[in-house]
Amino acid sequence: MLDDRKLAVLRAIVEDYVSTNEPVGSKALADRHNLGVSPATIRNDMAALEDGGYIHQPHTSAGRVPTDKGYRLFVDRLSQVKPLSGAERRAIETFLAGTLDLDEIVMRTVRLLAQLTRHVAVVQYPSLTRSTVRHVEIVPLADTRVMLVLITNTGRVEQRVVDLPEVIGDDRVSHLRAVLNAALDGCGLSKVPETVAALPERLSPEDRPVAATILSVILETLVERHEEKIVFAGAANLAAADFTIGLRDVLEALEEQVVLMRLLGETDDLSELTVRIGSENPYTGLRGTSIVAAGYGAGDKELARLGVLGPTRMDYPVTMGAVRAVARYVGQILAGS
Amino acid sequence: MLDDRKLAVLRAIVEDYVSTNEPVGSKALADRHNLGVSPATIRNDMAALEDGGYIHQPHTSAGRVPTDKGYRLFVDRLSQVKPLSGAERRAIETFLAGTLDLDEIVMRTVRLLAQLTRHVAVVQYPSLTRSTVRHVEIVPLADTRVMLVLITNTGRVEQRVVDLPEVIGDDRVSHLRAVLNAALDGCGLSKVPETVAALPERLSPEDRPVAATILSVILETLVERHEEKIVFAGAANLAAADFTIGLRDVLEALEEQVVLMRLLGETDDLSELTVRIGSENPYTGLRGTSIVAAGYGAGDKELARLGVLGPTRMDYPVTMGAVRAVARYVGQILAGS
DNA sequence: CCTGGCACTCTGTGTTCCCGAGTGCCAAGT
DNA sequence: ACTTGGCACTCGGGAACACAGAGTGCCAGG
Repeated sequence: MLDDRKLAVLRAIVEDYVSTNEPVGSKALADRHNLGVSPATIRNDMAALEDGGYIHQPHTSAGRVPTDKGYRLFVDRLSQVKPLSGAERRAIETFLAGTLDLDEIVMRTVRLLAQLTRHVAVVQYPSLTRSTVRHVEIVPLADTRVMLVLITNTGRVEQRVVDLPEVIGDDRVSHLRAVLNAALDGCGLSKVPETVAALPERLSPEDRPVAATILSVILETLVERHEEKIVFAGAANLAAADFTIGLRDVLEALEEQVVLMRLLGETDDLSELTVRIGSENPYTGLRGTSIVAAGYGAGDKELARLGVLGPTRMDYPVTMGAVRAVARYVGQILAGS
Repeated sequence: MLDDRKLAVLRAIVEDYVSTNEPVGSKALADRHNLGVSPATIRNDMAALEDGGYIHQPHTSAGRVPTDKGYRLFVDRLSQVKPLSGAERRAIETFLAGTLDLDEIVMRTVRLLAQLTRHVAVVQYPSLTRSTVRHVEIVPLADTRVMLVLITNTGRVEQRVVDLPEVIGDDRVSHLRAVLNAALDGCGLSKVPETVAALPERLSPEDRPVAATILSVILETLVERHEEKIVFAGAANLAAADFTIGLRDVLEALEEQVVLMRLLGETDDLSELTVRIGSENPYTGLRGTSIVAAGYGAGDKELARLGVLGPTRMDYPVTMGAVRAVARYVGQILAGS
């Protein structure tokens, strides 16, 4: 049904529409791309493409605009991810060079990605569940209050203030710290719950109430809270892209951590470049937007995801190239630190 | 020059314009507010107000709109900060209740403020320079790498990975930790530099290179980086407010930490409620916006500032009330934790 | 199966026109 | 001296209208 030339026409339509933001007509196509056929022939192909639901005309006697289905076909079969230019690659390196702190890496990454793609960039913090404990620290703050600091092998630091049920001396703090570290050091975070469950038996009875409180806070920290830490940047790019309507909805979605999470995360294969186009994503209000996301991580392990959100009418090859490159580079940085 | 009735007219104009978002004419004023005079009289007063630069008409034969100068007079002399309703006060309490972690407090505060005012909320992290060191922790990560964790009395935690010039054993780490804590515990952060400068003398010669590296990182962390940590929320509210033009500029400004910093911070008296109206702020691109800010802190000490940014045409009494209430309440929370 | 030609259908734009809101001024009233 | 009603004037915004141009679908011929 869709021969090569029709696909070429679709590709041409997508490319032209992305660059001009105006419905593209048969004559313009024949002029700008040398397809070797006349406008009339193109018109026939366009009619077929429209029957198939790949393109759509806003009104009679206007050009055609790709539908979500059209973009999907374009992304899957008609385009190649475009590698970055040398200058861009160098920009990435200088931008991320010399950063040791995780917060700083994430912050710079999200800004870099926003600048590079001219869209809104979204970066999820390296997931706790896939990393391991490097160190647990207990710092006394007051008689019945300590601060718990949890450091992971990805450089992530979680802190939490804990109110204890009883007064606890420095020596007991040291002891607890030693026990905790012995038990948890190097432990995969997903295995922490079972490890923790077995711990109280090794403690003296007097330590158990305090330990129970601390351990429950550790679990809480791991489970409830930090899976979902996400930052974004480049919202100003939204205003530039002529969003007809719904800018408000988009901004609202961006501030909903949960929504962002699902946008980035709902996929089986973490490592692949994922593209979600327009209505393919589950949120009304984001109907006019596409998400390009990729997993990143140190070495082979996938730690989290990052990506960009922009108008459906975006330059997919370039955007996908940028997202993939940044994901890889951040992975290298994390592996090296 | 401006008698009481003219001031009343100005107040009425501001109030009407804020609520309707349309230029307000003499007849509408006479109808909606019982000023006890006829439209014609009001017209005369309006002419006087326009001469004084307090109001302005977009074009001949349209109503009047307050100028920045007009809003200024309104805020300074014609309005009273409006206290929150009981429901709102309760909302604040439930929203912030039970938060122990500083990150969480800040995050919730900024969201609360955005929700309460329906504007963009901005919160600066408690300033390091005004707080004191509570604990310094050194955690070995690898042979020549440690993580430095700095905890302040406001619950703020700063971490930084440090590459050392030489291999360092656990015992030496412990020793350094002890020395650092002995020297810095309770030390006002503004006094850290001098304290640090005197430290190397107390160390054995072999420890000095390592200590120097660590100390320089501490200084760097304090001075360079964290004075400027700022978060914002509620950008979606910008889209709702019908910003004629420049939404892009506003979003860009919001992502510039430095700009935000200056907007919140440029004032002598930290504790007072500050209002900066339209062109009073130094950034073009923010000409159509006003900032309402207040200092907050635990007890008497001012630690940082928070506020909101919205269209010049905002309900100042209500907004000021909300900002002040939130600032006070956050102060209480911080003092209690 | 492609192509040129042709009639047709729209939208967007520019023009004109008119209504109404709102003003400024003036003369009369208190 | 201030307020008030009256009145002429101005201007923006919306409605009505026409029109050009881009683009289409279809058809008959190569």
